[in-house]
Amino acid sequence: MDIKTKIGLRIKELRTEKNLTQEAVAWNADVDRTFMNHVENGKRNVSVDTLAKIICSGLGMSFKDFFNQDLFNGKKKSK
Amino acid sequence: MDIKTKIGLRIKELRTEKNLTQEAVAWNADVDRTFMNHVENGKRNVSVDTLAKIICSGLGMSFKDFFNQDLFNGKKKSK
DNA sequence: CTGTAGACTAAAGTCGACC
DNA sequence: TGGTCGACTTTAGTCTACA
Repeated sequence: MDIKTKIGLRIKELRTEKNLTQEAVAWNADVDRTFMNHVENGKRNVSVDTLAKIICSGLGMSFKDFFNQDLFNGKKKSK
Repeated sequence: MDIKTKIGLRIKELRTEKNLTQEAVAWNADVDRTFMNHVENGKRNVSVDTLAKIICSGLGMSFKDFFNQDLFNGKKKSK
């Protein structure tokens, strides 16, 4: 699976968990709403700078916690 | 500290640890040598796609392990 | 509220050269 | 080997608009 897709899934997971809209996260992260949408669907190759804004400012968490999930563990999938 | 700087430091740390040159990592990651240099010095806002190539193909490790370090733990650490 | 699309401009990423 | 400097092509990221 593509890294962009994984990041998108992770963002959506965390976002819905916090009951936030794409617009809200985009606003907090100070990025465009349409771009936020593209990133969440793995359609855009976001830069680390923008990703940091989305993760830290938008979702309120650290890079370490964001990537500390099985999704980013290497290759194989669950099990 | 800037996220780009942190990533650069982490890359240099892992690279020297494995006794690899910037050229070697750039070659394995299939990115330009000059760009590799810029990223390591936190001078360029690398995209996740390229960063994935550098981390996975270039350094041979996972995103999870790359970011699983105190540097990316959120707030400051001095002290 | 989400997903796409077109048009735009800032910057990512490549390449060759030099110190 | 590592760092910088143009010059160049591609794309990230913004904005308006519509389903």
